[in-house]
Amino acid sequence: METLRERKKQRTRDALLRSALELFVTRGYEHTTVDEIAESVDVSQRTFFRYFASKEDVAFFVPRLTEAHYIEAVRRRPPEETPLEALRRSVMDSWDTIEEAIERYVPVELFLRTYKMIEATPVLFAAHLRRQAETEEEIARIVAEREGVDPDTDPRPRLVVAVFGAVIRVTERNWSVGEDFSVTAIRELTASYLDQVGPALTGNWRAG
Amino acid sequence: METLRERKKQRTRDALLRSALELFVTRGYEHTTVDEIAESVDVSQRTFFRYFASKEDVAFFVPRLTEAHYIEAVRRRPPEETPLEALRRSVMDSWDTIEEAIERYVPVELFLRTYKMIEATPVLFAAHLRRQAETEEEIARIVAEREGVDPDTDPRPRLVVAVFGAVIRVTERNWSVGEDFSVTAIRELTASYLDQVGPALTGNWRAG
DNA sequence: GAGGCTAGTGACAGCCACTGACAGTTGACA
DNA sequence: TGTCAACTGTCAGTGGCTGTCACTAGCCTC
Repeated sequence: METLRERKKQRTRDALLRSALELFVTRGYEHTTVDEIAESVDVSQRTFFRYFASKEDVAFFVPRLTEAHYIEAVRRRPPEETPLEALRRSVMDSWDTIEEAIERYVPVELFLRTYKMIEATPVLFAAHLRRQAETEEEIARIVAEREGVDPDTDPRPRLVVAVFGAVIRVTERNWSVGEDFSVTAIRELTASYLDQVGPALTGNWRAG
Repeated sequence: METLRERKKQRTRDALLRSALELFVTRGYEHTTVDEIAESVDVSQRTFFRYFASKEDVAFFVPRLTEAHYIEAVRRRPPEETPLEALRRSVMDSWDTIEEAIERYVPVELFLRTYKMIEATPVLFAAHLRRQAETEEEIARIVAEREGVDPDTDPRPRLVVAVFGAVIRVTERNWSVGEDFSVTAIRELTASYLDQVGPALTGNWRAG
């Protein structure tokens, strides 16, 4: 952020990002053209593609931050915790500290609306799932290292991470269709679902 | 398949499907244009899009069959089984009986290669995950009905189905990067991973 | 079996995401 | 202040995809 040039670049990118997300959430992702985004910031379409690899890429700018944030949290967990403990505390910690990281680029509220839009837009939802799969791949490697096993011969790291990720996905899904659209809400929902998954798997639902 | 007209249509669609998959697996999905597919069957590009909604759509023609097959298998499970039992037996049954359904359209061997290509092509892999998410949504509704609960208030159906799906995905992943590329192999891998997931979640990995 | 009807098709024009090439402009820095 | 490099705009082109329209070939009736 030193030179004028760098500041200008930063401003252009921020403007493109904000404007794009605003357009996406108001008129919808598919109904927003890259030309419109560029025009709204008064740069050429070509310039847009110099800042973002694709139209999709803008939509995932903030999710990229949260993913990195989460991965870092997992890395920092003490090695004596079990894999599940470590994963659980990582997500919870992430939700506690993510807001300021987001706010540096866009208002948290805009991010939350973007998130809902991603869940509701098929092509973005697909990309979202693929990103999560990639994140899980990395987490699995971290877990494998923690536990001192080889992820290519021992399926357990990937299994644990995938199962955990599945609970997270159900959480996000139900949060995105729910009423309370806040960070607090998803935090609590996450804890609740993580508590329920054990009994749901083994218990007899028809007993009570 | 009555009239000449209908037989002609069927033949055109089959030819497009076969030719497209063949091109995809040999020269890659991204390096195959719709024009080339159309040309290889000697129809116009416009006609291709009358048979398939998109380029992506052709790639998922056979996966669509297997998904439907699996959903049907779940529907047919006796109600006294627990959700996990029912899901497990459904996948295993599906793998036993899917081959003839596939063979009606394309050689099973071509399908297996297509599957590997899907896993290896980012945009197709993303679409694949989204399709699985949709399938899981439907399965969750079936499970909810079996157990007599409301999936919109009780998170357990979606949780169980998501967790089960996660194991399936790890299975597919490891199968697709492995050596033995047969239906038997994925069948056995599925059983093995389903057995390992419980201990992996609760056990102490560093004990043994 | 000659006629009209219509499903299926090709040809064409156009939108949008994205890319490469080239030229112009504007900050950085000596 | 002049030179260089970074940044940008313009333009032309590709590929996926859609709407339109006219034409052909199978179908169906009388």
